[in-house]
Amino acid sequence: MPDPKQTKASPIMADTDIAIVRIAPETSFKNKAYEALKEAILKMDIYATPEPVMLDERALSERLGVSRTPIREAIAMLEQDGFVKTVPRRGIVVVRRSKAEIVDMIRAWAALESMAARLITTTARKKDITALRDFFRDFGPDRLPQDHVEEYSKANIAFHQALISLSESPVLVDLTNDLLLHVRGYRQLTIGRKDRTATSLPEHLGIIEALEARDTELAEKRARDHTLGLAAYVEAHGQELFT
Amino acid sequence: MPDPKQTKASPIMADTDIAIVRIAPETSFKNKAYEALKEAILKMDIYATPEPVMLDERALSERLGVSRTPIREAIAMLEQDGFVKTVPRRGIVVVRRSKAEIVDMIRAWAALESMAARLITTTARKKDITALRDFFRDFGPDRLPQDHVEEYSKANIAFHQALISLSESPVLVDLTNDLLLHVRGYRQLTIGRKDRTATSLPEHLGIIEALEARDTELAEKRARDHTLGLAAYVEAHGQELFT
DNA sequence: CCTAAGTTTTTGGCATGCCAAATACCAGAA
DNA sequence: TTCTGGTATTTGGCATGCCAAAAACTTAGG
Repeated sequence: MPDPKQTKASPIMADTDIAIVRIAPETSFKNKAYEALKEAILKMDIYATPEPVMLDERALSERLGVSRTPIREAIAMLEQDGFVKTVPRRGIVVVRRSKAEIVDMIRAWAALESMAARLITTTARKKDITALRDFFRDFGPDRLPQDHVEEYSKANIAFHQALISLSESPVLVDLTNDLLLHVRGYRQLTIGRKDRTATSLPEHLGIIEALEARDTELAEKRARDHTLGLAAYVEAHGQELFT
Repeated sequence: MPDPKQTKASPIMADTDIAIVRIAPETSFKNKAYEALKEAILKMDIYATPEPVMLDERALSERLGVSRTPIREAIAMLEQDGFVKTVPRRGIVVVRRSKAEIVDMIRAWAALESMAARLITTTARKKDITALRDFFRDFGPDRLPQDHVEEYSKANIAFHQALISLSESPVLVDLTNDLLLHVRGYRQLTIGRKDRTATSLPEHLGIIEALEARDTELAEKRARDHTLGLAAYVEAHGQELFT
């Protein structure tokens, strides 16, 4: 790469150095802590206990074997993500979302996914679209999703992520992934709920068909309505999920 | 609420303390630094110079009169936002977006705004919708937007933000604001461009009409197409904006 | 037993200082 | 002048330690 700041003359050497990007940046403790804490937060069931979950800088630094500094930086990052909220002289609380917030996030997700569907109809390759069916290969009239909720739930999420990826839009991918991480706290109980599972599969197949048909408007509509359906479902049946 | 951890007895005091939230958290240096740096970054014209813009921790800490610690935490936050990228032993660079990235962001924006329009048709009050016209009160056949690009550009942005706010969806509001901050780097040259300004006003009015008519599908479509139009415009005429 | 004043402990915020890697700089050799 | 080797400097990463506010705990008084 033509570096404008090369000290003096530029040796020949041509483009011999291409592809020699830059060796492993060996992620810093800050980033390691960020990843570790993020995973820990996502793994814990925040909505299980009535009391707010708290984190302690010192305890974490000892637990992870690093000083408080990188921990604090990681916490600052997580706060930007909306996963935690640090209250001055009280502590760091893991944020709990209300039902209304979850519904709101799912609506935004619907918006992004419908745009992804729209884009896919004009740019994706047919084989990639068809490949989306593979996520549901193991399900059918003889093996109903509602009888394997856990498994279907995984396939479900994988399908949605693959779908959005087909849009080849990094922004859509990133934004939906972020939203999914937040919504996921309501796991099992929502996305993979039996009564909703029944209607889910046909809707997914409907989306795929519209994509294959390159019907932009229809694909967009089906993708949107499908996810908005989830939002409506959570809004209606979300009582059992306190907060 | 039956709090199991109340030290001893709980005084009467009933609900006298409602609405007495918690006095000013006196924002920390970390947050002050975050705000200050964010504003500074947004204010500078990142796309003006060929060389990447760099930030220096120590210089900033001296400039802002605080130690490096809160500065570093602020930088970590800005990195999460995607405004800067710190490279291990080289420095902190202000991220420059490519045209493709900007276009991608505008598409996501279109998705979110069209969802906002959809929600508005079912929940917003008529008077609030009609009030959207006020942003363009100063423009008309006798005072064309293209003759007052700067002013119209401001009204434009204010309109879009007000529109999204009407959806009463915090998530949509936050996400679009974030996107707008990034896209804005391409200011003047894009959003307020003369040739696009001409078609912008009628489209805006069209959106408002659809909202007033409570035509969900039409409002959604118009909002989407309007912003997608901007994306297409930037994609086609974005050459002059280097990177 | 209950209240309330006083004391200790906890907790996030921040300043400092050192380290290693990467760079910039400089002098000496060809 | 042009390399080359070595040295000083710059820069982000991190560990430590102190501070003040707030909570938790203790104890004297009624």
